[in-house]
Amino acid sequence: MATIHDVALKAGVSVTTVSRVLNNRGYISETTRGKVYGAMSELNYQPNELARSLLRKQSNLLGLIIPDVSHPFFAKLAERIEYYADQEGYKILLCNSQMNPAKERDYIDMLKRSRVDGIIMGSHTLDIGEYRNLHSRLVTFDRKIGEDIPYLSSDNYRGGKLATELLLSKGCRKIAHICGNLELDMLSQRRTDAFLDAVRKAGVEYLIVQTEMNGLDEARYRGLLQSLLEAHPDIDGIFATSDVIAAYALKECIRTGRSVPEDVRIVGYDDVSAARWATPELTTIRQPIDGFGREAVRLLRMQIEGRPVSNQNELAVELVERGTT
Amino acid sequence: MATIHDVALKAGVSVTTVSRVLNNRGYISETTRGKVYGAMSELNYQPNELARSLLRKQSNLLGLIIPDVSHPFFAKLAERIEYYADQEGYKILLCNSQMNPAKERDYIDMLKRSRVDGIIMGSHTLDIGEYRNLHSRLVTFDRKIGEDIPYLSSDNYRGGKLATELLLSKGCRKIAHICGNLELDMLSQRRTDAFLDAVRKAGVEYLIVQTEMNGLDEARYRGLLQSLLEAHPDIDGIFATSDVIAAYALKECIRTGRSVPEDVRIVGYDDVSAARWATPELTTIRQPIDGFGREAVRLLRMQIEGRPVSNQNELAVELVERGTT
DNA sequence: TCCTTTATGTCAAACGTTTGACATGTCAAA
DNA sequence: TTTGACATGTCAAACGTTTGACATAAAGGA
Repeated sequence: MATIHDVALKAGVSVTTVSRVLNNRGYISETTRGKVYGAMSELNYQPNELARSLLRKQSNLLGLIIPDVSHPFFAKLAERIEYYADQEGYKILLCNSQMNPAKERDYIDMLKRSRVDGIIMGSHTLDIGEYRNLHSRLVTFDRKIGEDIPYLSSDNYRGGKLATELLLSKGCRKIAHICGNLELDMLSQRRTDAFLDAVRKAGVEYLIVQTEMNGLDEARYRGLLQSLLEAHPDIDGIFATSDVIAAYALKECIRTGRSVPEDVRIVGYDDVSAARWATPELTTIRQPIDGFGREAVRLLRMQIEGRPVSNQNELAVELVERGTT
Repeated sequence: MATIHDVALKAGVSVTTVSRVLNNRGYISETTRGKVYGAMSELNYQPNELARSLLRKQSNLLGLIIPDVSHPFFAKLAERIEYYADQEGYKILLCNSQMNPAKERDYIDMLKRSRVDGIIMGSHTLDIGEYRNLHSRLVTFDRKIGEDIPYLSSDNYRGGKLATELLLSKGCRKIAHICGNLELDMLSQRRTDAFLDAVRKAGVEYLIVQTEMNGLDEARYRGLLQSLLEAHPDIDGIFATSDVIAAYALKECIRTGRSVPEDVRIVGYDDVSAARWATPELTTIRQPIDGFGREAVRLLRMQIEGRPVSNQNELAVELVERGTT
């Protein structure tokens, strides 16, 4: 690979001059600029960002740690984050923690060694303390780890409330709520809180089912839904904490001869595009994934630039009513 | 951030000694090793990979360019690639080209500036020539760029043949094939070749529909399927080039009162997990996504290590029969 | 006693770039 | 004629690490 020295040699100028052209500093005549650009394209020169980063103490790298990029929600989130990162000149290092604490720790160390300018934590399997003394610029998703660490989430309580009240308003009398692992202390628990408040207030029967400890194992969803509907054949409403789970719920209803939404009404969460692949299409709570991506990058950029950021960032959710209610 | 000098100071040894501990070279006594490790953990030291990479001329970074990580196929592919990359000590820089040639070019330049050790090209919107004089280590997906550039694909012809013959064997007499943009010169065209061979040999009616130029726009799929089934109400078989398209086909059939598989049989492609969310579950051609990931990383590693690699790498596909046939 | 092995140190160069300090021009305006 | 803006150059240090050359010294065996 050509270096700045090669460019200088070929253009017949000094290295300093090339650097000045490259960084738009100092006085440069148009003719010199032309010669330099000419030499650069002739040599196919690409400045070595490793050397630049080393000197500038800034890599323009952002680390993204999520449970699994093949989960539709995180896939879309990753796509949006990468989109905005690219717009602002950042690059994304992708890490799938698989909800494995050891892997998560290793990834964090790797990102530190790589001198990323910031980390977006979409996976949280470690204790709050470990994140606290990380001393990296952080943005977290759906988890509050400290007063000084900005988090990003949506209005989970409102989402839970909208979903549950929709089911209630449609006349559901026995509603099941399928949520993630409540021990992980995520803000998405507010959905469950809202669910509980609503069903108790309405005085209807309800159930809460937690999915696996280690997250997103789809194989389990089927069995879980099957035994749920077997044990409680009179369930007439399901509020699932993701569209993927809702899709499995829908499947299981159809398989067992229940019609949706007549016999059972279903509300999902996220509004990933898969929600529209189902028949009937899933009613769901739309998470502002694009907004998440934009804000995550912005919050990191602000920190990198040493500007103050707000630590609590809750975006709005929206009920999207489709065919399953 | 602590440097190797700080560690040396705290441990009371020389920088060289610390480096020797870090890289396991030369003689080191156990006591010294202990002191060094102690100092490192006390200072929370993480060696600066930028500096290392600069010196070693090896970044352990791999670039991954795909159209869109939120598409289920590429999401899974990205996850698998990242998994194997991590196992072999590589990190993944994620790039979504959105099938935009300008973006793709920019990403390639960015990756070169970042001195990635190799690039995995899952998006191909540029002319072959541009990839040729790239002079980076490459692995491409589903596109042959040159004799000296390894590509990775599955047995597309066999996939197309399996899918079409299944439909024929079930008695379909008018089969539509929905494929990607045939002008892009991808190896996935072999699926279409196989389809044509099979339907012609069987002497049944057939149609070929290309999706949009700019790839994966789901909004279009619905309209496309709708007009297809309206214009040809007697279609009794559909072979779609992705499960996402197949899911939309299934939806449209159900919406228009056709029963699947009785009236229309559908075969998808990829076998992403979404294929099992549909009801009935999609019959599909399974692509070896895990194998793709493993091989992509291996092919790059071999090149990086200067070892010879085979340039043609075709993995096997498999017919997965489920509910839509 | 001498040689080897083990253990550690010093020193300097290298990776590719940026940046500041400073020198040396040319050219035009005051 | 002087001044200042413009244009370019030289030189060296810095970023954090690795590595080779070389020195030193203790411990152990022959």
